[in-house]
Amino acid sequence: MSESLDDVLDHRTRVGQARRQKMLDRLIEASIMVFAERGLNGTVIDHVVRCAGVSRGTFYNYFDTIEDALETARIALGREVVLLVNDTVDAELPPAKRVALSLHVFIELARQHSLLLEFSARLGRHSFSFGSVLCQVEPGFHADGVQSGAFRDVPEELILDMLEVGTIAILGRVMAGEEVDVEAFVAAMLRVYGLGFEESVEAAMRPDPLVLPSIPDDSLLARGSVAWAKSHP
Amino acid sequence: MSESLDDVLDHRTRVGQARRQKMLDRLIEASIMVFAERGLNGTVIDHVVRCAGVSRGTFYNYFDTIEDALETARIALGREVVLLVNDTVDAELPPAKRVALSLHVFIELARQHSLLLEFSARLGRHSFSFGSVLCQVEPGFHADGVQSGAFRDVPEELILDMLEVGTIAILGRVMAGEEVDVEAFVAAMLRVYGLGFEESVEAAMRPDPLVLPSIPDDSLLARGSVAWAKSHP
Amino acid sequence: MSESLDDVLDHRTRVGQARRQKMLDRLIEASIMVFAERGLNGTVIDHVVRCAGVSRGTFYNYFDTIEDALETARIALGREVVLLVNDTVDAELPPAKRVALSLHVFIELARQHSLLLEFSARLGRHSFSFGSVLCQVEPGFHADGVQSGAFRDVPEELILDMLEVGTIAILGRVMAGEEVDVEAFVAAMLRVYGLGFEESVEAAMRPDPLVLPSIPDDSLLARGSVAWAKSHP
Amino acid sequence: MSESLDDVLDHRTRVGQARRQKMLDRLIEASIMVFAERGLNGTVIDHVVRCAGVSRGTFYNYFDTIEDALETARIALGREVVLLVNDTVDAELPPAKRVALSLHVFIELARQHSLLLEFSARLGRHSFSFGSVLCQVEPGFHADGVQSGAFRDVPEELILDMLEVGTIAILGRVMAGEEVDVEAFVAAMLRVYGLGFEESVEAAMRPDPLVLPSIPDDSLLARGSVAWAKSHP
DNA sequence: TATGAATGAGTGTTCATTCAT
DNA sequence: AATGAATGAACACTCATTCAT
Repeated sequence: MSESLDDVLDHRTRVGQARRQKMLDRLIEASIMVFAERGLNGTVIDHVVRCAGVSRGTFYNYFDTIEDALETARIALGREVVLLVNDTVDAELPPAKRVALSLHVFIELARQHSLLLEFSARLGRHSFSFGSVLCQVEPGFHADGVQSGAFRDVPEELILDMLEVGTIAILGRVMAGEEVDVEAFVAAMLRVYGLGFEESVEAAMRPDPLVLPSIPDDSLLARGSVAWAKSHP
Repeated sequence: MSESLDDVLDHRTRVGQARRQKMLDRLIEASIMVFAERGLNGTVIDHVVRCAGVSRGTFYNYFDTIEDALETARIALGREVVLLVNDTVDAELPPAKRVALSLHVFIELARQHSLLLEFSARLGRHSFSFGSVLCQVEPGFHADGVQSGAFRDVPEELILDMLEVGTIAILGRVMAGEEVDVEAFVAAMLRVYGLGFEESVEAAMRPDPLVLPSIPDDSLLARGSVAWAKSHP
Repeated sequence: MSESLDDVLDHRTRVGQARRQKMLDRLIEASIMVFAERGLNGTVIDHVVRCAGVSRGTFYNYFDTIEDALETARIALGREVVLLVNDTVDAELPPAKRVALSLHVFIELARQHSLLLEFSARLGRHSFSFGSVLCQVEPGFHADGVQSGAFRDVPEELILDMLEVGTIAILGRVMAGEEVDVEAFVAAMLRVYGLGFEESVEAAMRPDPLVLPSIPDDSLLARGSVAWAKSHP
Repeated sequence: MSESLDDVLDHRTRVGQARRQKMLDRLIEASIMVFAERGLNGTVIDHVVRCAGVSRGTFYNYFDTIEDALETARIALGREVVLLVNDTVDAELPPAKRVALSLHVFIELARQHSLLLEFSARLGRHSFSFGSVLCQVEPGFHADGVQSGAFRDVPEELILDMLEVGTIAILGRVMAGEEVDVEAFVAAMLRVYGLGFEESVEAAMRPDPLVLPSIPDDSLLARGSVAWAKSHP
C-alpha cells in the first residue's frame, strides 16, 4: 500500500532508463533514415535532429560525433539484418547453397525496403556489409566449407572483401533502377569461393518462391520503412 | 624581318595557350597529390591552391568546383595509366592471360608509386578504375573472349564492377601495409569471367620478372611521384 | 515514550536542515576545488556538480549562478582563513610586526596548501583577499597604528589595495614555482604603510620557526586539501 | 609612359599591402574598443567584427583567436603609450622623479582617455602594464637607480609587480569614479623602491601644470578616443 | 589572367537553464 | 529535495565564392 524509498528510486531508475532508451531509438532511427537519404558526407547533425524532432543539444547527450551516430546506427541495423537472414537460411543446406540463399535474401530484403537499400548502397563500406553479416551469422563457415571440399582454398579475407564490395556494387545498380542479374552475381561470388562455372550457376539459382523472414513491427526496419514511406512518396 | 600584325596576334595566342596549359597541368598535378593524400572529403580548394603555389582565384579560372578538379585530374591520370598498361600488355596473348597481366601490371605500378596507390585506394570509385582502364585499353575485348570460348557468358557490367571494386579493395589492403595474395585475387577475377578453378590459378600466375612500362619523365606519374617523395619522406 | 506531532515535525525540520547544510558544504567544497583548479572562467556548473557527485538540478537548489557558488565558497573559505590567522597572531605585538606576521602566516599557509594557493592566485581579486582578511581580523587596526605613530598617514584604501594585489602577485609567483623573496615583499608592504627602509626590513623578518595555526580536521581547508591531494598526485 | 610588368606587380603589391594594413588597423582599433568596454571574458569575435563593420570571416584573415586579437591590440596600444610617456619624461631627471612623473603622466593620460582607462583597468594584467611601459622606456633604469644610491636594493621583479598591479588597482578606482589620491599612490610606489617617507612624498608631488604629450591625430589613441566618444555619450 | 582580401552561410560544440519524475 | 534529460541560444571556426585591382 505504501512504497519504500527503495521502491521509489528503483521505479524512477527504471522509468528513466526506459525513456532514455526510447530517445536513443528515436535518434538511431532518424540517423538511419538520414544517412540512407544523404550518405556519409551529406549528412550533418542538424539533419538528424530535425528528422528526430529533437533539439541539437539532445544529440550530444547520446553521441559525440555524427560518425558516432552512424556507428551506432549501423550496428543496430546490422544486428537486425543478421538475425533476419539467420532466421531464414537453413543451417542444414550445403555451404554453397547457404551463401547463395543468404545473398538472395539480403538483396531481396534491400529491394523491398528502400531504407535498407539506400542505407547500404549509399554508405558502402561504411554501412554494415554483407560480408560482416555472413561472418556473424556463421563464423567458421568458410573453413568448414573448405574442409568439406565444397569450397577451394582461397584466402578468406579475399572472399569477404569480394562479397562485401560486390554486394555494395550490386545494390548500387538496384538503387539506380537498373535491371540486375542477381543470379549471375551470386554465381560469380560462388566462383570466387572456387566453384566451377556450371556448379556455380546451378547453386546460384534463386528459389521460387523466395521465402523472406517476417519482420517484427517494432523492428528498426519496420518502423524505419514506415517513416521512410511517408517522406518518400 | 618584321612581323605582321597577324603574326603577332597569333604568337600571343599561342603563348597564351601554352601558359594556360601549363597552369592547368600544375593544378592537375597538385590536385592529384592532394586528393591522394587527403581523399575526397578531406580536401578543400585551399589545399590544392597551396600545393600548386597559386592563388585561390586562379583555381576558379580553371575549375568550377573541387569535384571538377578531381574529375579533370582522374581523367588525366587515368589516361596515362591506360597508355602505360597498354604498352606493356601484348595484344597477342590469350584473353585470360591479358586480363591477368593487366591486373598484375596495374597493381605493381601502384605498389611502386604511392601517389598512384593512395590516389586509387583513397578515392575508390571516385578515382578512375581498373575496369575503365581495361575498357579503354580494349573495347570489345570481353565480347571477343566470350565468342572465342575463353570466357563464359557473364554480364559485362558485372565483370567490370567486380574488377573495379575488387581492385580497389586490394589496393586498400596494400596501402594499409598488409600482405596481399595478388595471384589469388587475380585468379578470383578470372573465375568471375567464368574460368574453372585450375585454369584460373594457372592463368593468374605472375610472370617473373614482371615487365613494367617505362614512365616518361614528363608524365604526371613521374612528376607527381617526385613531388610526392619530397613531401613524404 | 510517544512523540507529539510537534516533536515529529520539529525533528523532521531539524533533520531536513542538517541534510541541507551537508549538501551545501559538499557543494562549497567542490566549488573551492574546481575554482582552484580551473579559475573563474574555466569552470562551469558541470564541473562543480561532477566534483560534488550530485546532479545538475541540485546545484540550482543551492545557487543561482556559478558566480553565486564562487561567492559563497570564497566567503566560507575566507572566514576560515581569517580565524586561522587570527588565532596565530598575537594582538599584543606592535602594529608593523602584526602586519608582517599575518602576511608570513598567510603566505606560508598557502604554500602548504596548494588548494588555498591556487584558489587565491588563480582567482585573484575574485577570491577573498589578504586585505579583507586583515580588515576582518582587526577593524580599526590601521587607524590605531597611525595614531600610535607606528604607521604614517596613508590612505587606508590605498594600503588595502596594495596588500591585496601585492599578495596576489606574490602567490602567483609561488604557484608558478619561482623563488620568491617573501621578506622583501613584506618589507615593501610595510613601507607602503610608511615605515622607513631599515625599519621595514627589520620588521619584515620572518620568525623562525614560523608558528602556523592548527587546522581542524573538519575545516574546509583540511577536508579540501585531502580531496585535492587525491586528485593531484 | 608605359609600365613594365615589374612596375605593375610592384604597384599591386604595394597597394595590396596598404589595404591589408588598413584593415588590420581597423580591426585593432575595434578590438581595443570592445575589450575596453567588455573586458577579456565578455568579448567575443562577433563583437569585434560588428564594431569594425566587417564580416566574421575577415577576422580570421587576421587573427587566429580572440586572444590573438587582444595580444595584437595590446602590443599596438602599448607601443604608442610607451612612446608618448617617453616623449614627456626628461631623461635627465633623477630616478625617483622620473618614476613619479611617468606614473603621473600615465595615470593622467588614462584619466583623459576613457578608452585607455577602461582598457587598462578592465583587462588588468592582460593589458600592457605600466611596469612593462617603464621597462621599455628605460631598460636598466632600476639597476642604475640602485647603483647611484637613489633606490635601495629591492628585487626588481617585486617592484615591477607592485607597479603593475598597483597601477591597475588605482585605475580601477578611477574608473569607478572614486576620488583617488594619486600622489599618495606614487609616494607608496617610491617607498617600494626603498625611499624614506618624506623623500617619497616630496618626489611624488605632481608638477603643476602637468605637461602631457601631444597625441598625433592618426594614433590609435586619438582615433579610438573619437570613436569611443561617439558610442559613449 | 592572376591575385588575395572580403564575405557569409553552414556546421560543430558548449553550457546555462528548465522541468517532469 | 534530488535527479538528469531536453532545450536552444551563443559562440567558434571553416570554406566556397565573389570581386576589385
